[in-house]
Amino acid sequence: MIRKGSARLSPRAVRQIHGHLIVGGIAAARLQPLRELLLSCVASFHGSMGYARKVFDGIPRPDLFMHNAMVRGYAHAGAPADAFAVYRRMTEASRLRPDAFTFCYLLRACAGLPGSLAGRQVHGAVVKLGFLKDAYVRNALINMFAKCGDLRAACVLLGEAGEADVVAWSAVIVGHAARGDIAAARKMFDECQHKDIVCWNVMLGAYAKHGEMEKARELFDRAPEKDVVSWNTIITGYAAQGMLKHALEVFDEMRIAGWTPDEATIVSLLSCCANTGSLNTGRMIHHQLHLERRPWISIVVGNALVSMYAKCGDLHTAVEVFNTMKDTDVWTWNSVIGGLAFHGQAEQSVRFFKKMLEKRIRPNEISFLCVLGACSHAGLVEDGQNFFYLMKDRYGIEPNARHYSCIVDMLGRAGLLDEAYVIMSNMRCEPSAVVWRTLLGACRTHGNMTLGKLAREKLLNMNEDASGDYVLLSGIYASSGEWLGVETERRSMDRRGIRKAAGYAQIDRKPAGLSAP
DNA sequence: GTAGGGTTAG
Repeated sequence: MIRKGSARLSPRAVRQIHGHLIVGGIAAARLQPLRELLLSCVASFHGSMGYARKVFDGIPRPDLFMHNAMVRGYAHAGAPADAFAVYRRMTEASRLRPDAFTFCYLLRACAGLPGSLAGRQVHGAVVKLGFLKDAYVRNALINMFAKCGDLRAACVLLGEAGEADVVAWSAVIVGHAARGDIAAARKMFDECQHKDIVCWNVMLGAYAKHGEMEKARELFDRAPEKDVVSWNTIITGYAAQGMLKHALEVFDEMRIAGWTPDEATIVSLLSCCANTGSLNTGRMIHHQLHLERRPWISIVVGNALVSMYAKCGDLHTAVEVFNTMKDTDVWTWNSVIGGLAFHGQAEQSVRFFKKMLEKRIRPNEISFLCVLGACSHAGLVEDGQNFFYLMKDRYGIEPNARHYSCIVDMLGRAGLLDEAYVIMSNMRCEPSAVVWRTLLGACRTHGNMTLGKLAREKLLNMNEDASGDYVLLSGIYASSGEWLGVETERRSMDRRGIRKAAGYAQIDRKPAGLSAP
């Protein structure tokens, strides 16, 4: 729940402190430190900046430290606009002078934003207020420019740094690699004078992310020292390419060399098992977690397990793991709901979705996509319609093209063509070809020529996208009266789509080779 | 406080 390096308070303790602050009766001298503790802790919770905001807004005159905690929180939460809003408030309304910490957090918030406009503005403020001398701030600037793809600016700062340190070099190496310029990254790596383990790992990661595993392995073998991250970088590199056997070999090698795999190792391997349908290997990894006396399953590992079982079609075990998890989040629920929906257990899927709402887990657009898919497959029209409106009205989620195609498909199958058309007419954006095609197919099935003709007209007029060939085909079939042709083609598309999503063909029956622990 | 691995759902 709490990020590395932050104050270690349980969520319950936090709420208690907050309660005391609200109720009052605390001596003024103790008030400020308590507020600071609470805020710095609360702002480091995963994804709960809403709560931090409440605490922050309840503080009469927040000081520099408190503003910084908020900027840091928003930076971690990936909310640059909010981070800047706090910055503006502290400099304008509160008339506080930002310090080096402020800029480090602010620069982290805008690292990676497309273009470096926001970052350049911070750069200006850094220069104006004389913080360019600060090594942390300068490196944060270099990192920001490198992450934004402005390697020129990053290199200028690196040059100005004089005795440049390895942190700045590593940041620029990552920047080159992120733009796909592995050669430039390697050149810098070779030129770097004081390489440390992170620097080596950065270069390893550059090769691994680009699938150059031979080079990654070669560098790995030459590295003067290794840590868990080095091992994970290699394992993840293989895993990301679906090279499960290679990943497992390195995994074995790692343990033989006396290293203990961590969560990242396990999650990488499980995700590879899920993507390659290697159910038995996934089971063995799961089993080993128990053998290694790690019966506690964190939410991330739990989610990876649930997802692996669900994707491999073992819904029974997916639900079993789900039931043993202490904490669940929207990812856990979506894995189960989606897994059930796509493996023909629609009623169960809907049941889980309803349970999720009862448990006050806020569904997102993926949750609705999964459950609408379930309703569509099982013909649960009433549930489907309710969920569709719930999504818009209760949760404020604007349906996207996929949601529409689910609901139109569902109504179409049930013969409720007019209802489907009404929903399409109320779409905020133009219905996509997929949606019109779905309606067309349903019109054919239920013999609704009026709407069918309309759908055909629409399809013929939207041949500008990649589905143009197919659209034209539908049009030809439809216009020549061969309704059957439209439906046949649509069905074959559906079949291809479903096969790809379920991945049945790839699910193995034997482990891909995992040595005994 | 600056640089590295994993994040699972369609």
